[in-house]
Amino acid sequence: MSERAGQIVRAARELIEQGGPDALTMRALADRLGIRAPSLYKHFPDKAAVEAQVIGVAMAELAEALEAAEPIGDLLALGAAYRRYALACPHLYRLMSNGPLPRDLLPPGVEDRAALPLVRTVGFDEAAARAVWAFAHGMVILELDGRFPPGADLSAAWEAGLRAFAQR
Amino acid sequence: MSERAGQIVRAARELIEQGGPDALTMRALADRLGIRAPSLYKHFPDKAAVEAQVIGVAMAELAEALEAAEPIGDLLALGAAYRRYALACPHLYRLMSNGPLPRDLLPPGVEDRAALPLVRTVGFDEAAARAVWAFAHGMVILELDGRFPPGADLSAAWEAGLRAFAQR
DNA sequence: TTGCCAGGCTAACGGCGTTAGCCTAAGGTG
DNA sequence: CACCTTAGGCTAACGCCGTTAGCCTGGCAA
Repeated sequence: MSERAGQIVRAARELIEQGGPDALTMRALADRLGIRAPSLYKHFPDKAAVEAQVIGVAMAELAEALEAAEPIGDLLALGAAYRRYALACPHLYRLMSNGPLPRDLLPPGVEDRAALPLVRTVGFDEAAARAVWAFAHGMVILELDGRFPPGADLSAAWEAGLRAFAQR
Repeated sequence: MSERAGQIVRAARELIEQGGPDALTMRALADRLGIRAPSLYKHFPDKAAVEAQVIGVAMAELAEALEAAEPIGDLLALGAAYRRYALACPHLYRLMSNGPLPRDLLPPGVEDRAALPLVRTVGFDEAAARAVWAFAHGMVILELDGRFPPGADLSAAWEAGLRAFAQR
């Protein structure tokens, strides 16, 4: 990826982080770089390709955050790290987790890397790993979308969920 | 709501069910009714209001499906009913669960009604209810978006999750 | 010196939600 | 019966979107 392409991806990330996924517009993106929208197509085939790069960056960051969770093997700590990343970068998290994943446009392996800390923590039980992942994603996305009642004690829900999984 | 408004909502629902949320376009919707797009604004203030009505219908249907789950009080049966509805009406489910809920445009009480079967099943433990809801939503949306590896045994993941919750 | 080409540009297309403003037919009222 | 209101259509248009076609220019390589 060229130097210019990297600048474009960085600018796209900033747009998304500041204004949500809808704020990423080819024209707005070009504006931020001081060029015109059609020039972007010299570097990326379409908007989806730019988004995919941002998603790749976000997934790598999430993987890093999960790998750093302490103590290793602690499901509650892992859940807390997951939630912390999502709340720190809500728009990025939404972009990354909304709709089908453009797997063919992503750096290979980044998906597995993000999954590994959890898979290891549940003792390589695939069904359990998927269940915990679904729980964590559900908690985070419902929180980000404001679908829990205002004032709901989400820490209690996290704990109830993760304790139930850890117990087994 | 007038007769015509009802027809509009029904047509909107069909568009979404057939082509996904993006297929709901004011022009496409008007086409299906044999009128022009601007005429729709005689019946609804904007597109979001039409969508909100469709969401209201979908939520009522989901509530009905959950209330009908047998035997009452069985968390696995409730989960199965939830998943069955989502897979039967994937586009509707996505519309209903994606992004913030336009609560002020929804029929009052429909949200609580959809939640009640689960709340009752977990013995009115709010934290547990939210955790199970997050798990179920996560499982469904990840399945609909094709984010699990192809060939993953999702029934096993459902069972692992719901058993963990039921145990407590 | 000449030619190539990366990387800008303008103009434009079709689709989107939405608004302004017009028209017509039905129905209630004097 | 004549009149006025209004519900519910219509066309034209605006500003946004992603995207394409085609042009131009500056720097680098042969």
